[in-house]
Amino acid sequence: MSVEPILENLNPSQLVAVTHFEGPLLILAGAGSGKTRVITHRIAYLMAHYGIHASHILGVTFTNKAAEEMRTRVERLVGNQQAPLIRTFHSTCALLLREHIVHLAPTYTSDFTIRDEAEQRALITECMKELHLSPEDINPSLVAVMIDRAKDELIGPEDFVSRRGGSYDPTFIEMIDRLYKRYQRRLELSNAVDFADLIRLTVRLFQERLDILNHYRDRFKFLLIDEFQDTNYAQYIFARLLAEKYENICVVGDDDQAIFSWRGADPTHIFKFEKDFPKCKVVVLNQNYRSTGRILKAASSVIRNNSLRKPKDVEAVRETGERIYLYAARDEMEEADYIAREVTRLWKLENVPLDEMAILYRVNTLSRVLEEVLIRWQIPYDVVRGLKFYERLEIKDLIAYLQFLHNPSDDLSLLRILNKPRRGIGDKTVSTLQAQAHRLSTSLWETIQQMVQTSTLGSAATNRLKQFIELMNELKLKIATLKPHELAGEILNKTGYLVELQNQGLEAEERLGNIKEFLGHLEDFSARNGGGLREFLEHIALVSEADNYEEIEARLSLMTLHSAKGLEFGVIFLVGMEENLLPHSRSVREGTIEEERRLCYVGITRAKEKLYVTFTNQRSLYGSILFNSPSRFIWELPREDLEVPQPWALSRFGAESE
DNA sequence: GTTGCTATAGATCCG
DNA sequence: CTATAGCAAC
Repeated sequence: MSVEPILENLNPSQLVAVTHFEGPLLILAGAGSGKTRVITHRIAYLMAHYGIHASHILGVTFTNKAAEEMRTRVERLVGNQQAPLIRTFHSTCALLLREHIVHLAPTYTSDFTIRDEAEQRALITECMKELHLSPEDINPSLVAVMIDRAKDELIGPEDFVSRRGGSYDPTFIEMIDRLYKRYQRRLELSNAVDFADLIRLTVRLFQERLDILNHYRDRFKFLLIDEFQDTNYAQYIFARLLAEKYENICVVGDDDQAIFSWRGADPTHIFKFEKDFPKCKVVVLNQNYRSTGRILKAASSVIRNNSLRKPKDVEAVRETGERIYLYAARDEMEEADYIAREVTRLWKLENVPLDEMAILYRVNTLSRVLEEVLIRWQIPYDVVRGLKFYERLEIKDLIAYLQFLHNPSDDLSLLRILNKPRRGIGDKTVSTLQAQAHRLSTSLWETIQQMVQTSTLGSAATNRLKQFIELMNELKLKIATLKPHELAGEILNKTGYLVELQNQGLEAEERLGNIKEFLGHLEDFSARNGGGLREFLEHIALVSEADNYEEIEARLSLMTLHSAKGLEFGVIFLVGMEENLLPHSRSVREGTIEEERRLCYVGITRAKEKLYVTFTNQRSLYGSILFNSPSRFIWELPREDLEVPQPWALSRFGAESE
């Protein structure tokens, strides 16, 4: 592979970052400054020029989308050679834990289950019940947040009180402490981890097993970490531990794009990095190649209002460009119509490809109306939404079956399928079983088998459970011989799940369709990745279905501001620019407006050529009608660069419109 | 003991 | 508008 194309068209700072060899490197990269380009070219250059083998390089990102993007771009650069590992923090940690988790607790095996947010919530609620705490005593989501934040800061259940006491009410701390301990124990017993555990346990593994840590230090001699401003403490320590031997760590970040503090991220890690790695070289990328001058100016004039930021100037390289369109709609239907009209005009008359346009919003629910209208206008679109498909009930049921068959200690999945379809195993039986399992500190599955043998339950319940056990054993035998999608088919037939669904008629149609689609995905997945059940289960736990979407035709993208990070489009529509939406009402309450402003900044800077900002006078949301004022961020846009198609419409919004 | 219905509270962003 | 809790009927 020749090195010339790798160094072509790089500006001096980019060149420094790409060609830097050993030692720590901090890249402060403003929006649109060619950050991904620098990382990918740097990886290629390490391989081509310095002869570093791909297996010694690890690239870490935050979202699967970013990882995928980076991987394809690296592959394009290095040609047929093996590409290095480029993954999210979570999937990297999952990979390491699959190998070594047995060292952390006796109940863990490499088949551990990854609990998603909903499952975490369910488990917490259960723990609360066991401790006789009602949601009025303490809000389950607050419990989840407290536990997550603790884990993000590497505070385990043992040292929760010592580390968190003092700053909160003692009775509150005591409550969370008991819940945390119980919750963690339940996870361990069911051979499961939650998202925060993926990071925390990997760090613990590194700390407890120097031999393993050293193995990976030698394996990943070169580390590259993207979006460093979004790392939480655990992730920071993970990176630092891995890098401490060779210090070949390159981190890239921009404090103006820190939008994950609600996930425990601490943007000051960028600055802490300089202290922890004093030899570190700093490269600033502040030339924006992406957006037109006006778009960039708008972005700057918004972000300037944040007080907690390192002042910086991003310089426009491109031409001034068009004005920013500001559209005041009557309601969300009119807003959607306006966008659909503009999209159609640009697409049909100006030949802008649909995949060069995106609609961005703060909350997922806003996509609904937009979708309806886009369908009416016959505009092909693609909603980039987390795990929506896998969140459907019927899909979750089927996954629970697979999950349980794969990891029989997985109590939560077992609980979900035990009486689905209805087999006459009701709440009473289940709670007896759970109580017993808890007494014996074993999994639910083992408890059931024991209790059936000893006939401690009534004869009716015992018989039903016996049948269930037989059915599950029968299915388990097939794991080895059947392909995942065939196994899923067996489950649907043998359990009577399909039959029950068919008898429901009505909206079961859609559910059947979803199941069929799911089976298709499953088949695709194992064909493509040669993956078995385990690989698939991990895939759905960590990767959203949208990620491996094969682009058949160009489509308009719809996504949240959060998932738009790291992407760029020729035309951006920022919708729902209203108080209580952006900034979100909750952030107004909690005083985290600056993060909302960064979110707005991220949205604006996604646009290359055209930016549309829209808001409405009234909007129906969650079943009621809201009258929100235009977002405060609108008044921070430079007035002279705005184009208002219907100036009269602004009068609806009173004084601020001047 | 289990199932199906009605009432009620809560509704952000991601892996 | 939708997941969950509580209650009345098989």
